[in-house]
Amino acid sequence: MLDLGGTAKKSDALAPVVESVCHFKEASMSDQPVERYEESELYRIRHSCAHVMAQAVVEMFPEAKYTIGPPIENGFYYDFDLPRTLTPEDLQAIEKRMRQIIAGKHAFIKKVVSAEEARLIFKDQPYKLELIDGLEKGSLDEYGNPLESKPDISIYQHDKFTDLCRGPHVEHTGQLRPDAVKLMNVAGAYWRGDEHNKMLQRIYATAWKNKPDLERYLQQLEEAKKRDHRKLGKDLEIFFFDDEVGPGLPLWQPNGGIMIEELERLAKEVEDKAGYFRVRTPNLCKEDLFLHSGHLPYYAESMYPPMEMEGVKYYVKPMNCPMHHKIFGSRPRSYRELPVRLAEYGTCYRYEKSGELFGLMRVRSMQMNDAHIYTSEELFEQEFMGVVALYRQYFDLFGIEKFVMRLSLHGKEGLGKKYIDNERLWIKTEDMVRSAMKNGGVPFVEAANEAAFYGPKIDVQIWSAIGREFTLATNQVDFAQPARFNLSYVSKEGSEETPLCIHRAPLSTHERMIGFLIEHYAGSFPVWLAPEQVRIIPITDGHHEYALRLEKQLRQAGVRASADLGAERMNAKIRQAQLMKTPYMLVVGDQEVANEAVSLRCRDGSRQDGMPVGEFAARVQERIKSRSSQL
RNA sequence: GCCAACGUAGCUCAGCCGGCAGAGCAGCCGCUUCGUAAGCGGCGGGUCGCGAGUUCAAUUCUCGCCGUUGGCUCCA
Repeated sequence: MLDLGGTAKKSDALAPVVESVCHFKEASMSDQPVERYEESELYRIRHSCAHVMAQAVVEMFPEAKYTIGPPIENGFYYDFDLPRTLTPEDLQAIEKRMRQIIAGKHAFIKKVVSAEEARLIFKDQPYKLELIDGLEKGSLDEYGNPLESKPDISIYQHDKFTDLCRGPHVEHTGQLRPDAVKLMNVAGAYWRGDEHNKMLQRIYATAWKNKPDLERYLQQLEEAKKRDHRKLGKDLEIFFFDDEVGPGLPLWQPNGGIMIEELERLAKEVEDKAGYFRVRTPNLCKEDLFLHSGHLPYYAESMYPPMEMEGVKYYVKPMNCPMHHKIFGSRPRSYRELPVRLAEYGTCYRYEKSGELFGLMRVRSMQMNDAHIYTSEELFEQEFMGVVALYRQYFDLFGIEKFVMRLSLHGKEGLGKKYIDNERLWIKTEDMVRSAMKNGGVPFVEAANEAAFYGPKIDVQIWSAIGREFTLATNQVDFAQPARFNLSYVSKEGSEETPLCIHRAPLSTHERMIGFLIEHYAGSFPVWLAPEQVRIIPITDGHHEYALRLEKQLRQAGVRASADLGAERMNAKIRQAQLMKTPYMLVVGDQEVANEAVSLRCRDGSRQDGMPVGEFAARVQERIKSRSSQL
């Protein structure tokens, strides 16, 4: 069962993205000391701004209950329990008041207090009292996570505002720039991140050292919007959603269809060479299979409800693995044939909650670059790293550099609930993965409590244009399901052994992969992936015949080319092709017709006049064949 | 699912306090035959997301639903 659900969370200050991003090419990056965000000036600025904002809010709503307000990437937030919903006008008023407070040059004064003193100070602030309890009794931090040692209880005071806080802060508000802070939006957020708790109002803000930095950041946000796959997907006619079809159910237009075909072609080529067998399994099956696998009733919430025929319930599959297990188990297996690698671009359906949908990145219907590898323990490391090598091959091909490989581990508390209750096997397989990664020299970070329920995994985390984090690809070890399905092979010694299963999806799902690639390339796809590779632009209609001949010739050479026979002027046609980010434009007029040539314009604006048709065709074919990123 | 904002022509958007809707681009039809990012003119196109309610009158106000977006939760 591959989960590409990913984490749709903006990374917070406790896990700064920048520090943990790995680049394969810089595998030994440890010699570069990175300033910890928590110790940086920006952190102090943002933390201090949060206090100033809280003061402004409390002044506006004397009955406000304030909770926590940490710095995050690019800014900070603060959560409040307020008597009414905040409006955009409120934000303006708060921002205005913040500027006044900042201008007051109030000092931030730290004081260490006893729990009793703290309780007295915050006697009207129930959330603060809860935090104080946590600090005192349970040694919990503000998120409710255990701390290693019992911390001091400290308060920070500036102007007329006091907050429970461990700091650090700037010395006084004069060190903050009133024109470098901007309140961004209001969002709901559960107290302590628990959906059973009260929903608070969170104000997000961004804060910088100075105005140019703020402006640069806002500019970046604008740029990010331009490469947002939802916008480009519409503009480039790749996919769309339709109300009548349903949320999270993308419709692929011809351009998207081409990209899907290209990705599948790539996967097949690579997997054929790597010894995978392609299988095909149905999109739905009887309830029995998912009862057997253990996904029902536990996973039912994420599955479309069953349909019943002749008294039998059928489910649309949310994952392919149980069916692949059936194929592995369809006959006795020998150790000689291991590893068995079964691959399928399987179509799955998952009922993601409505609020969790996000363009192509989080959908309800998906096609996974799925495969299940059944292997012995001896062959595990080699096989697992073979999969990691596949990732690297793909990521090199796409030039994907910003990502993190994350070893997702079990959490002790979850054993028997979230995770298969066998700590020995957990630790064993986690060690197997860890040492495989280390032996392979692949950088990775570790994260507790992120594993699949049947085993640890390596997730590849990427970020969307607007900064949301997702699991793009995943490589999971499964020490539980093969036994559930009584899968076995006969060992050299003649004994029956249970194989390990590796679930992997290096090319993610078509949906998430293409969503990601749209943003990664900002729509300017490499030639092999570009829906339209060549646009032929005749200068006058006297050149239409030649343009059509070129079109035919190129298509027969396996190039996606089309001639633009519209009545617009050449300049307009070029503009249209540029907007569609078509890699090559061939302008043809009298000179080209006379010489059996083309005037090549690439989408980067470069030009090469008088190129013989044969030369151009050979160039495109070479780019396609090698999947080059060059034009 | 939860909190909030938004939903006007294919697209991007305008439409102050209620008086039966407008632009640019795209499309179609002409004219133009042009050398590397928008030639000119004309025409067509909207149950103002859907359903109720208030009102003499609702795109505009209220409620419900659907969808999208920003977050939260979830991601087994």
